[in-house]
Amino acid sequence: MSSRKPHPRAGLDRDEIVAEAIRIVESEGSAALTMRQLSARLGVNPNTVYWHVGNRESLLSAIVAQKADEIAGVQLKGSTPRARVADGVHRARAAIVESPSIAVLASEIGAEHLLIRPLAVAITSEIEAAGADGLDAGIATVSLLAVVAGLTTVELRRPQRAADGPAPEALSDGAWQGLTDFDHHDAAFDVAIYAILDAVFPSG
Amino acid sequence: MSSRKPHPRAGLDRDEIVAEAIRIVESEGSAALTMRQLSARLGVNPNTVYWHVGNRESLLSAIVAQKADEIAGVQLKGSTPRARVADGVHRARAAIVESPSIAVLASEIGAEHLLIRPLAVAITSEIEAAGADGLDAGIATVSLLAVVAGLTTVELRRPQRAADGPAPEALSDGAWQGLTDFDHHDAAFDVAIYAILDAVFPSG
DNA sequence: ACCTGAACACCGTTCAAGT
DNA sequence: ACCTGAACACCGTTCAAGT
Repeated sequence: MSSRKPHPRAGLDRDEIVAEAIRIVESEGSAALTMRQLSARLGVNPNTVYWHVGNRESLLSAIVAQKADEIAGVQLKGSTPRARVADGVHRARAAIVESPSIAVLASEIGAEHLLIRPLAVAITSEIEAAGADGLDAGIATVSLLAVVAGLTTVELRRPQRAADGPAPEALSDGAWQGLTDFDHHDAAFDVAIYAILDAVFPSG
Repeated sequence: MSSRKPHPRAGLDRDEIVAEAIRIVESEGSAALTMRQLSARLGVNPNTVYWHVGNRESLLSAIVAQKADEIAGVQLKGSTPRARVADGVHRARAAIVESPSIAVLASEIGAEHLLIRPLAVAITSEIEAAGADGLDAGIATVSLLAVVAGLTTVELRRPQRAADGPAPEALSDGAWQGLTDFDHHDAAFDVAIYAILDAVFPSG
């Protein structure tokens, strides 16, 4: 029971701080990640955190960047370029859905592109290697990843969307269901992705 | 020079408050919209704003909802359903690019769907009227609007993206350009949109 | 019904100082 | 190099009170 004064040197490093920050975001959401709360959890003065990470903005960027590396750090699977690209976008979607609070964080600070960038490079080089013009390959990747970003962005706010009201008169019940029910988002994803892939890889 | 005590009744109403809030967001960005700043601009006690709008969250929702009505409040133009749907998505993209700070605000509070919802209803009913199954029409609309949301979301943070670094070795210069240069985003948008439209309206 | 004054419980960040 | 204490200039929100 000896605790006169806490350690004069905490021995913290930047990675530990980022790791604890990620834990907070994943368990309590991005709003719970305050510099003061974070430092309290680490048993440290707020200024210690500032010394290591600079400021809140760069801490958030570090969180997003680490998640981005996780997403891209896997080999794309498939026997054709088209299959590997399809694998890549599905992987990206799965990763984002699995860590919704990090993805929400990315969208709050406008860093969706950071989250997806490493994967974008892999996909573009795959399309280019299949014989497409470089510029076209880049453009195709942007449209594929727009689908990933757009769909998951909308979908991440699930709890906020329940009470959206009944179907407008202009629409059939089925149409309203397709529009609002998350169960059909995988289908919407595939509609968009394979439509684009068909345009990019005409030979199927 | 007579100013003993300001007006005992400000005569404010909710719409004026929302209008001033929009002015702040459009001229100084969403971070500048604080309850205290807003009330100061209106020459009023902060609690007056609270009395009218409830809290900050619902003020932000009101801003997004008003913008959504503007986007959807136009008749879709074109002689075929396919053309009218294409017009709708281009209109949505243009509207969002025109008011980037409002769109950023929507993404910060996770209300992109509110921004797009009224238009989504119009587009879905257009596809359904063309003979598609209701559920399929809803799903197709979700994929179309995912492209709108995804692309504009990434693109809205223009100033933050300049210093992203040079092309990775895996990519040609052209590919890197297609991936990062905003000048090609309209092309990426059309690639995705028309690919999906081709799948939805097979007869061209 | 509409508005104010004062206060609570927080923030991010900086500065000077300690070891 | 690494860390603390104290302070500055803010927040959103609530409560009691005034007309």
